[in-house]
Parts: sequence; C-alpha cells; structure tokens
Amino acid sequence: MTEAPGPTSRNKILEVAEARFAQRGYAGVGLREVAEAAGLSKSSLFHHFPSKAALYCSMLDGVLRRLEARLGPALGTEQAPPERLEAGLDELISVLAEQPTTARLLLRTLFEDDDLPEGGLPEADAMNATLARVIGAIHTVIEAGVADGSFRPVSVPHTVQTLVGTCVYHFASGEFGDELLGRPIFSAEAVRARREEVRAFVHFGLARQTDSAPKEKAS
Amino acid sequence: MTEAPGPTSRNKILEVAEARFAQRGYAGVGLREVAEAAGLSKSSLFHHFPSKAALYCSMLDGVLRRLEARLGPALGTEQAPPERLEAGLDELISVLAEQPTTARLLLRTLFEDDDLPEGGLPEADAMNATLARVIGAIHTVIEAGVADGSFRPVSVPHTVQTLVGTCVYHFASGEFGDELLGRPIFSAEAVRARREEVRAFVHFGLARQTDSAPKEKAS
DNA sequence: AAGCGCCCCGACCGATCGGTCGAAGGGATA
DNA sequence: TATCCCTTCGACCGATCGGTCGGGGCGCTT
Repeated sequence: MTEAPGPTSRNKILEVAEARFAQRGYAGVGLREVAEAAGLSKSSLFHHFPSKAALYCSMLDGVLRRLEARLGPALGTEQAPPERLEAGLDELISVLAEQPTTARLLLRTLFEDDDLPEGGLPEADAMNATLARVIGAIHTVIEAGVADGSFRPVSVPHTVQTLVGTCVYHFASGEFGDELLGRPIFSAEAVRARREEVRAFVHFGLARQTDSAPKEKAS
Repeated sequence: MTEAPGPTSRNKILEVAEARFAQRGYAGVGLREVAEAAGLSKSSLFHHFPSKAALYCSMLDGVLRRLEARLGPALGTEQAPPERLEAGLDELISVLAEQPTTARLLLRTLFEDDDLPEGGLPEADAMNATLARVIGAIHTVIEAGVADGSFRPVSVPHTVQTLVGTCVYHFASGEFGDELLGRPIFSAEAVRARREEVRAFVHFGLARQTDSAPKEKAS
C-alpha cells in the first residue's frame, strides 16, 4: 500500500534523498541536488512530493518500515524476554551494519530535536507513528521482562535509549579522524564485538541477579 | 593567548554560536540569527570572524579547550592506567552533564564527516589540533595500559571511539520522544549510572582477565 | 484524431544565504 | 582640536534556498 519498489522516479528520489540526508542532514541538503542526482529537475521532484519536509518524512518512514520488517519478527518470537531482546538487538545490529544510511538517519532522528521544522503535515504523522511502533516493540519486550522478573526494575525508556543509542552511534560514525584511525571503524569483527557487548549488557547488566551488576537506575 | 573571557562582543558571539550550532548544526544556523541573538548586526559579526566556517571552528576550539582543561589533569595523574582512564572518563561525564552543548557539539564532530565545508583555513587547523590533543590524551592512557599489561590488546582507536562515543551520545540526546519519555533523559541518577557503566567497562570489559570478559576484538 | 491524465521541464518568484563596502560613532592619544 | 583605531552599522551583492506556474511530450482510451 505504501510502497512498490519499482524503479520509478519517486523511488529513485527517495533513494537519493536517503543517502544525501543521511550524509549531511536535513538543512545541509538542497532539493536541486537531490533532483539532479535522481535524474530529473527540481520541478519534477515537486510533482512527487509536496514539500521538502514531506520528502524527508516519507523517506524516513520508508527506512523505519524497512527496519520494522526486520525487528518485528526477531522481537516477536515465543521465547522469554531476554532471548527475544537479544535476538532483536542482534537483528538491529545486522541492519545497521548492512545499511549505513539507516544508522545515520536513526542517530539524527534520536538526538536532533529540531532537525526538521515542525508542522502538522500528514507525512510527519505517519513517520512518527512508524517510529513509535519500532521503539514501542523494543519497549514492550523490556517491559515484559521487568514484569516477569527476568529484568531488574529499570527505567524502560532509559534502557531503550541506552540500547538503541549505543548500537546506532557505533555504526553511524564511519571514521574517527584519519590520523588516529586509518581503517573504517566497523567490519565483521566490529559487528561481532558490538553484538557481544549488547549481549553482555542484556544478560549481565539488565538481567536480575545478586551482585556485580554494572548498572543501577531509579525507576 | 587565545581567549580572555570578558563580556566582549566576540565572546558573546561565541557564546550564542555555541548554543545555536549545538542545537541545529552548522548548516541549520544562519549568521543573521547568531548576530542578532548576540545583540549586534550581521556586518559586525564579520568584523570579528572572517567567515562562518572560521566562527564555527573558533567556537568549537574553545569548547574543546574547555574540555581539555578538565580532562588533562584527570588523565595525567601518576596512578596506573586503569585508574587514570576511569578518572578521565569520570571527568568527561561530569563535563558532558554540566554542559549539554558540549555533548551535542562533540557528537556532531565525531559522527558528521562533512558538517563544515573543508578548506585550509587556519581556525580549522587549530581546532583539529585541539581535538587531536584531547583524543590523543585518552589514546595515550589506553595505550599505556595495553603496554603494561593491565588492558587486553584491544584496538586502541576503536576503544577510544567506544568510550567517548557512548558517553557523548547519552548526554547529547536530551529526550527520546515525548510520549515515550516525559522527563529529561539525564539527571543525578543518570550521571551516576553512566559513570558506573563506564567503570564496569574499564575494569571488566577492557582489563585483562581470564573469563567473563564481555568484549573481544581483533587488534 | 480528439481527448485526457501523468510526468517532466524551463522560467520565475520572494526570501534568505554568506559575504562586502563605505561611512559613522566613540574613546584614547597627541 | 585633530588624528587614529576599534567597533558598529545599513545598504547592497550574487548565489542559492524552497516553492509555483504554465506548457509540452507521451501513452492510453474512446
């Protein structure tokens, strides 16, 4: 209903917009640049999208739906909450490692309050709804774990922020200064390391246990 | 030499620029806005700074020097590398919690490759030199720890990225969606929690030990 | 062939961007 | 009082911004 991934002009625009906005942010990208990179003129772009904000929101909505399609199944198995959470974060890490643009766009979305100018346009509502579903899916799993006692009584939103943010950040920053780090920051080993790190957090930092828990929080 | 913190127009501009650029990024802020918020006209701003990029770099250099002044003493004691690293990260967390703009600007600097257009202007060189000193100070401590055997033979740049990035990210994102999290994301408890998390990483994840190490990496 | 709808385009709009210029105010020195 | 420097300013520049408009090509139906 929302998308048919044919090589249409609209999809080409969305594809280009995703790459450009991920690289330089909402304010840093002009529509002329997007249109010409997509192979048409700026006027034609406005035939497919009513405004810059609508284009950005439509693009981000598509990215989030892609993410949702991967995270949903992983989080929705019939296993116990810790295993479901671990599987979901594993999948999240896979997606971020495969799609660098997703990581960067997600990071921008999570930490930029006013990246795009507000205004009650319908595309923004749809995008926010998708984002809320994705976040809510993780939220629900952690909440279930807290409810059945497998997780400590942490602040669920804060924990979601910690988990998602840590994953997103690492795959969003490709390099860390040329003279300090010559090679790209993530690779197969980096993905594995991050996976183990998150796994350790879930099973040692978040799970209920007696001592040596590295994390404590007020509710 | 570089700064005298009097209430001069120049300092007022830098102060306003820090807040604005931290909020909306380099491309998202216009100089007219900065100048008027600082109480003078755009022309006057150009009397104090030769260009927008120079203003941004001068501002960021000041922020980094402020950070350096706090991190240097903490990292430079005569204790063992793990304790020095922990003290430095403790101080980093304190600075980030006290100065939200520093966290946001640092996050932008670390993950935005092309936030500001390159060009061999001297302010950019000075800023990059300051950044390299700050990062290098942490780098050196970890390297010393690896050399004397108190840390496992990790990739030092990657470890710096992990440590700094994790701290910075959490204090850069003030909220995480209004309906999912009503209160500001960090407070006294959040600062303490992050401190303990980093401390756990240094002593359990980074330190050399036999088992239960949650992190492994290729060199 | 006539009509229609979709898609694309060049030209244009007002606003704002970063940046320049010449002049004026004001305080210190002579 | 005259000179000088630092600072501030309004006016202006070309370029680019997001966005609009009218028209033309093209395929499909009738």
